[in-house]
Amino acid sequence: MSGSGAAGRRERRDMQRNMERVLQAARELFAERGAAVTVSEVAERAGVGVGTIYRRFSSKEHLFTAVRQAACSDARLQLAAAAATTHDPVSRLGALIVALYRQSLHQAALLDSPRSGAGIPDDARHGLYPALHTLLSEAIAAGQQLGHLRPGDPAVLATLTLELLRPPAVQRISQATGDCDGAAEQVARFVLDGLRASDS
Amino acid sequence: MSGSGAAGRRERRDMQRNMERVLQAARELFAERGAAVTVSEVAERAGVGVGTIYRRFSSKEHLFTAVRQAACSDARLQLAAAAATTHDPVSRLGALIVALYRQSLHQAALLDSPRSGAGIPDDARHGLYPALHTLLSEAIAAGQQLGHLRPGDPAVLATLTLELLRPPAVQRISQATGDCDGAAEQVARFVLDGLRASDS
Amino acid sequence: MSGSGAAGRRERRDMQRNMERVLQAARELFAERGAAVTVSEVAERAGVGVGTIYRRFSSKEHLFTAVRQAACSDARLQLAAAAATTHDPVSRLGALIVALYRQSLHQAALLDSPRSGAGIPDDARHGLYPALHTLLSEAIAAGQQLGHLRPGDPAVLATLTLELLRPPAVQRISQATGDCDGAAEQVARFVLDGLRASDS
Amino acid sequence: MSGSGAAGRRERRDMQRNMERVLQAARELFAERGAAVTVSEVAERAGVGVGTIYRRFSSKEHLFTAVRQAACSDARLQLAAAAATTHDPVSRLGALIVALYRQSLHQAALLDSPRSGAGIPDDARHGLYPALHTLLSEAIAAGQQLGHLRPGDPAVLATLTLELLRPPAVQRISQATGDCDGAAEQVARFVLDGLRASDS
DNA sequence: CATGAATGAGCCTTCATTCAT
DNA sequence: TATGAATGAAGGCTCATTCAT
Repeated sequence: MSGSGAAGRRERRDMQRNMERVLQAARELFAERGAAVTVSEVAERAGVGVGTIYRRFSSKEHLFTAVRQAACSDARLQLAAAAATTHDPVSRLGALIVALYRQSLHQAALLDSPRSGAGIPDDARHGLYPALHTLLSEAIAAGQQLGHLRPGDPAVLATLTLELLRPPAVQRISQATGDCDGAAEQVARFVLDGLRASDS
Repeated sequence: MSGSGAAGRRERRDMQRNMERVLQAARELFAERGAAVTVSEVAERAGVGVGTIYRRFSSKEHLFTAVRQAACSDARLQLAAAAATTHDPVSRLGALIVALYRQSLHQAALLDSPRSGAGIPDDARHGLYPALHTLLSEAIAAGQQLGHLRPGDPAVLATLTLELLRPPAVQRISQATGDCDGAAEQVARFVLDGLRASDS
Repeated sequence: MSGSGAAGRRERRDMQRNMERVLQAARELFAERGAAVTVSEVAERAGVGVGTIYRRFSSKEHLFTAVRQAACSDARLQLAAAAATTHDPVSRLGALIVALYRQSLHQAALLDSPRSGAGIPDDARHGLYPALHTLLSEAIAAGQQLGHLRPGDPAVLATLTLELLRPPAVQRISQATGDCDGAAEQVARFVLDGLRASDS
Repeated sequence: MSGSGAAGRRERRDMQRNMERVLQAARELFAERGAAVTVSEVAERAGVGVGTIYRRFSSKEHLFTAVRQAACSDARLQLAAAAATTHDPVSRLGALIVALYRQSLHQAALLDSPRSGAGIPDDARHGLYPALHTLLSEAIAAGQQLGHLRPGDPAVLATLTLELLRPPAVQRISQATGDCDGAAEQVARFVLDGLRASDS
């Protein structure tokens, strides 16, 4: 009875470690083979039983939601860093795009949707998508007010921008280019030029 | 040993109609819920038995491949018409983009891939994708040679352009705007401005 | 109205020919691949539609029953010829065995049962089996009464004899030997020696 | 990450019991209705779900292969015992035949083949058949060298002998006789007399 | 709590049988 | 009457989820 506090803490730490391994395994498998992975595979790669997964995640879908959210957390840090580099809206926009591009390259789950059933408004891109959309919209609106960016609904322009940063697109570009940094900059330039004010 | 000519012709016409209904049903369901649809669902919506589907398509995957190809056929016609409107490379590019946008809006399968396993480069977008990519690349290269479009690998720029024309993106934009034509033009302008030569 | 008699006769002859082709096709396929053949395959090889088969045979099982019976008809002719060669019971038994062996070699369906569910008394060996069993039993009983064959229930001894004449057994023997006639005689001698009276 | 040792052992014992029940159910159904039994039926009779069967046997065919092999294991023990009773080749042959007869009566799968496609020579009778054939061939050859058995290819004679010991034959005999032991001896005598040297 | 064996609904596919032509 | 397209029940197999240990 006396050592229960320490044991409890110990167990909680084990649990914590287990969950990290589960998430890591799920992330890897998800990136490798998409939604086709089975819960058993995740459990095996994580070195736990399936029951352990179901203890924390009430369903397979919840597990994958958690994977997406974890990817988002990582991305947020990168974005915050990128946003801090400058206060000029257009430069900041470029930095954000480059940062997102890089994240996207390594996080297949990043902007993927649970069941991307076409037509579904897809705020289901748990967490990050809406946040990113807002972030980009605001940056675009700011650039527009300074006259540096073309007019047009910032929401739509942000949507277009995000499309170019989805992992499949990013991977396609990077593979064609073979130069990750160059590709990131090329995408950023394409977007920024598309957004810049013009009399066209 | 062979039925009468008239009966044979009639039967063949019925068969034809059935297959169109199957493809239409598959197209709709595919658009609604992605590759998760079951063969039974397609059969039910088409008003036929599963056996009828399996008579023409040796597997579920063959059915979906056919759906993609049918979408491609429709799209090709639209594209040919759009390409014929002008010889100016940039104008033609704009027309292609608008035409693709409209097709994409109604053909969820248009640019979808057979098994979009994340990480797979996915030029497997059977049939249309490579053709579109070539088409856009050539139009972009032509515009570049005239000095009307920015320099840069035409292939990469075509890839970026196609990303903006995937059905999910298109649907998202159209829903946000509520104005299909306006949305199509906005996307076209975004792309063209992104492509236009600049000293940035 | 006037030519109907001739037309009817002609149709009946076509029908007859069709049925023969169906039976022939079924016999071949049955011999080649056992009960795994589908009705469609039989129809295709026979050059008719499945409906034509179902017009004459109310089910797949009935078709195969007919195949067995046709095989039996052929066999009966051979057996009658063999039985006519001699009146000595033992010689006649030998002739019957050799004749059956040869038939069996070419009629995979000959002694096969529809569903040989072990434990089922299997009078289902439509037609031929019971007849053969009676024939052999009588020949054995006759030999016993002359003191040329060992005592013992003729029915059991006939059963044992028939086991050695099933197509799989016959094929195995013939393949090992490579000499059909020699094999037939070897089997006949084995059986006859097993049946001959002895003081063992 | 691993359950307690005791629990693990207990679980493994349950698993073991389950598999025995599955094999027993499969054996019974196989004997009753041949290869036509479904996996669901086996599962139901065993009192388990189909998944439990598929956990151990990767396909229906693997299950039936296991049934055959289990039957073989049982049979081998009986045969070893029978072979040990005497060194006289002919007596030993008789003992083997009687032992096989008894086994065969209760193991419908004993000499059955995986896919008995008519015409297939079917030495594919996994495991036991070749072993039995060798065993009998050797016993026959030994008897021949002592002059106690007729001349002739021992392999062919062994084949004939095995034909008489197939479960359907055995069951037919036993049912007709109603006396298992008597029937076994009658078969053994038939075979031995057929094999004994003679000047016929 | 962790484990992983067990479950069983549901999927894809085949094929005997029917029936409109 | 012959045809063969259509039907749909049923089978093999998978895998998300549960639960006894």
